[in-house]
Amino acid sequence: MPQPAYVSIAGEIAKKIRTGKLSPGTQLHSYSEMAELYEVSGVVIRQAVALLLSQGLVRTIPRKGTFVAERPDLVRVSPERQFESVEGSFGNESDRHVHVDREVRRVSAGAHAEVLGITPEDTVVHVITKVTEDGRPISISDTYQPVARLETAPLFLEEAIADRHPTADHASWLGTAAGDLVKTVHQRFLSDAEDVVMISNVSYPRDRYSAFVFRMKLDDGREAVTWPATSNGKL
Amino acid sequence: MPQPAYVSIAGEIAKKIRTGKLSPGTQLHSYSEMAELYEVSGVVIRQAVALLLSQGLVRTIPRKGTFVAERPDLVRVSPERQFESVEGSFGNESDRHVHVDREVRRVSAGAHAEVLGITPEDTVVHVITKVTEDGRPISISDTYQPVARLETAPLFLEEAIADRHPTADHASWLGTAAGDLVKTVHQRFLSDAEDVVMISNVSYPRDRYSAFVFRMKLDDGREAVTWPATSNGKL
DNA sequence: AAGTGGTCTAGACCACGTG
DNA sequence: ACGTGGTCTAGACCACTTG
Repeated sequence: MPQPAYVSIAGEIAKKIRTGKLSPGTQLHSYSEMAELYEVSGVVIRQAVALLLSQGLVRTIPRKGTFVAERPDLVRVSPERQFESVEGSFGNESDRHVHVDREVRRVSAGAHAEVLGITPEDTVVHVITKVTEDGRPISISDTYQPVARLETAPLFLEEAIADRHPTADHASWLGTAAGDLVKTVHQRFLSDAEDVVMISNVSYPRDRYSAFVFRMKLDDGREAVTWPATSNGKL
Repeated sequence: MPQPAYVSIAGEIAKKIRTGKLSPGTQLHSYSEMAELYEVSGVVIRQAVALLLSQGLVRTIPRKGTFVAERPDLVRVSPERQFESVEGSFGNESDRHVHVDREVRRVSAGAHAEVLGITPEDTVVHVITKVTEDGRPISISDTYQPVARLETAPLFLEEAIADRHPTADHASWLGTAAGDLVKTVHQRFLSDAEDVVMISNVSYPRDRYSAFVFRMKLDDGREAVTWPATSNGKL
């Protein structure tokens, strides 16, 4: 077996959800039913469901059952996700139905020079990544990285999330109608010295994700925290 | 036992990490050692470590061990600094007339009970905050906090951002047309034990901010764990 | 050779919702 | 009374790293 059973099982279910074969609110089989169905022990099923839960695809209600979540949220609970390979993020759903196409070329910076803090004539590595699932486009991204900074490790990532009109290339590949908005994530990878090491513009079909979820640690003991319940905001 | 063993165990370790008793890179006990230490089976330890992993507090390296991770800080830099009071974030823009209106009342949890993990009859503090600038609405938020958790300090904040149809109250105050979308931020403040301490739903006029910008710290490209850990670094 | 995390088996009891 | 998800026990084998 190339991959763990619980990953395969989760992927199988995830695919049904994303392709719409299982619509939101649908109740899944019980743990014991699944265990029998997939011929594994209960622990494995629980691992699989835990994976689906972490991806926001299902939710469980104690003593009732497991249900398909309303809409998959794009979860960015941890910055490590940004370095996850696309294959890693989607790979467990693939019966080779997820396809990643990558083009790498070296071009001059042109219009991206200003953001990158270089001159338009400088050479950058331009990577175009296209992801399809069952032939339908999931995402497309353009990444630009100056060759002079190929060895510079990024330390910070800034993400700007918005519904925007896509570039012509993104629109045509995603197959959106003219004037349609898409969810975009503009990323700026910064080095220690606040220099922009790399930029990346990602587009998603607008209806694929209902929200972007972030999780952050709070500074405890800081008076600055808005704490409406108490009179002076002190924790 | 009030809470599951794996939660207690994870909490115990999490506390040591957050208080600095365990510094980044420190190697934790092995699964089997922990199982013996806490007098539970291996599965429970694995559940506990899985919880810590999902919180980004530790990271595991196969065939090597479990290590305290660098806690990546996720900081939202706009459109509003969540860590400052509303007055603080707008107050020093002296040339504008920013007004903050706050209503505080105690109500029963009702529909918000489920998210907060309480019963609908439980009492919550409901705070409505309205911000105007030069008389124009900037934002409106509803905050709900169970009275039983007024003293519980939140340690984590999860935010889901999306364009959504606002509640009737939000729509009427923001003055949006029926059917219009607004930018929403749904916040869940979590305590150490992963309990929801407070929720907050914020709406902004859709055209006020073009994007939400997040800034987060990345691990550097190497293995994030300082390796090898010091010989006596175990717990 | 010993130990690690990753995966898995084959059971079990509990509190609670549903019929 | 039965089924549910949640939790837990007490083992096991694997691929691999370390000493």
